[in-house]
Amino acid sequence: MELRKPYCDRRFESTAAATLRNNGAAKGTTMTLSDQPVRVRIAPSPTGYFHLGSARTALFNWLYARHTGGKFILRIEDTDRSRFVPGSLQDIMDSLAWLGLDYDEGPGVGGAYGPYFQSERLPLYHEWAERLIEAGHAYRCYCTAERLDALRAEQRANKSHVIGYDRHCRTLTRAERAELAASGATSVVRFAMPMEGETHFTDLLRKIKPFDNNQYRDPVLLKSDGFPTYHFANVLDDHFMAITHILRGDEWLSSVPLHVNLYAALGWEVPAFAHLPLILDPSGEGKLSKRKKKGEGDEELLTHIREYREAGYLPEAMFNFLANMGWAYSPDTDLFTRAQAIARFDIADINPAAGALPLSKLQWMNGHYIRELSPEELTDRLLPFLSRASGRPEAELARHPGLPYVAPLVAERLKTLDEAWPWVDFVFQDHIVYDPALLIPKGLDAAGALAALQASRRLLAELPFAEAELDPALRGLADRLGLKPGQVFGILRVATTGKNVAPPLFGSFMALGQARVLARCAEAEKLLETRMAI
RNA sequence: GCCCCCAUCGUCUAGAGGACCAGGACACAGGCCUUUCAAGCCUGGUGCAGGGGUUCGAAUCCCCUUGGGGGCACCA
Repeated sequence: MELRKPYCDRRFESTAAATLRNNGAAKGTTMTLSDQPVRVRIAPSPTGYFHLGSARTALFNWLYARHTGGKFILRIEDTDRSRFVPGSLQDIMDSLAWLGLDYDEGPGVGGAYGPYFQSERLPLYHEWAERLIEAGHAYRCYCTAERLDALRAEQRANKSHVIGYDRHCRTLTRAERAELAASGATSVVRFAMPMEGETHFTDLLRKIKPFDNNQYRDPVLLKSDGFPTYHFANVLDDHFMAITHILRGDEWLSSVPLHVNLYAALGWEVPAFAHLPLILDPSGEGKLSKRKKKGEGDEELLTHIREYREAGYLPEAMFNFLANMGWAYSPDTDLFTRAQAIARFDIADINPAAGALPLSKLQWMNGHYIRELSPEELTDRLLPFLSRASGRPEAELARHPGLPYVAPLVAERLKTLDEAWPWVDFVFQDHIVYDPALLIPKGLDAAGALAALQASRRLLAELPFAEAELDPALRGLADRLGLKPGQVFGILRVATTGKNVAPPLFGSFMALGQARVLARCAEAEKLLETRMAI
């Protein structure tokens, strides 16, 4: 079996070995990118808040850098001035920090390969565009947007197999060029893609068939506003930033031949590619970013990291969850720490198949991580959410005597932090409002409920007000009244919390304090008396 | 339409020709526990898309079909 497969057979080859071959070590190059320390990057554009899919890509890049002891770089692709969204750069940085994905080079950190904003690298792109033009690998195109639109429309109408630019300006004569340039017509720079042959490349995760060059149309390198397109800036920057591995979304796969030919025209070595599986909408229909659809239930589907943060997801849960999509830490468990993930992560283990976002698993996982928090830690994390829900300052809530009781009361009941307030609002409210009918449990009438309430209040007034005392005392009382404990507890639950579904009763009592428990019982008695009088 | 990628329970996944009548997790169902709701514990059902090969042996390798996804911009 001497047949050499173009695909990396994982049994015999490490990722590094595959990378080596991918990068042309066979050609006898003495120093290839794969000999260099790992340098990976993410290159989000500040055109919106940091996306969940971008976060997963960032996470895999970060894991690979940390696993190999390499560098993780943040580069901002701010080449589309029309789509720039103020605040999105800050959101990208905040989201990365929140997820704990620290970068070694980039905005706010610096580094030896800067600048890390593409808008600050314009001279570089212009210089190399000129070189490509001189070498005959690129040319100026004077076609208008209108012409291009009409061209595409016509191609679609004719059911043309190839849709895109017709290379009109590629064959312009020297005189025609001079005339157009002199007329002041705006132009872009296009890459002269090979019109024949095929482009071969390898991917660390998939088996790639060669692409026919003739299905590609000469892509724009430099836009008429002087900014580079993604294709150009990305190739130049990855080269000059010494990027060794490109881990990016699968949606880029079909533009790799463009990039590979650009690298070739430039005479540069091609980094290793790993195109990551896309995260699909929870329904499995389409890329997550494409449309903002409804998620499970009637909740709106969250697509930005900041939305998950605001909804009360924990960064440790988010990290675990994201790393668990397309990659698995262990066959036996889905739960793992950052350190564990770093220790085991390998590009070759990424599952190439796109997958639907398993939101219910995220909710479970978040609940799990909430329950792992100490009561003090959970209290700290809950405070901003309680404040937001109640409209009261955090400092005021922090001073509330009931606050320390809250975390243990809700920990087992939460999937997200923002669910806490409805469970414990009664602790912070001066008055509770509820339907008096709730005070009457099954099998009892108003008079019976009133009697139980009065007896309970007398008992609660005398008892040492400690959780361990309350339970046996009230059970004894129920027994003496000929009631089930659940009946008495139910009446007291409604009287003190205003709800028939609430946290455990005696913990709630402690959160309220004896005085308020007694007062609420008395109020409930009045409600029952009123009701009976009608 | 053309090109490319992908394919294991409903969903996320383990699986590297024999250790697989396919393992874990979420979700779901039943039970236990129980003062409500949860949490926790136990049990259960459900899957290798289909068809051809290769092989003594295929979830695993090859081909075809089907299905899903992505791309085809002066957006990234």
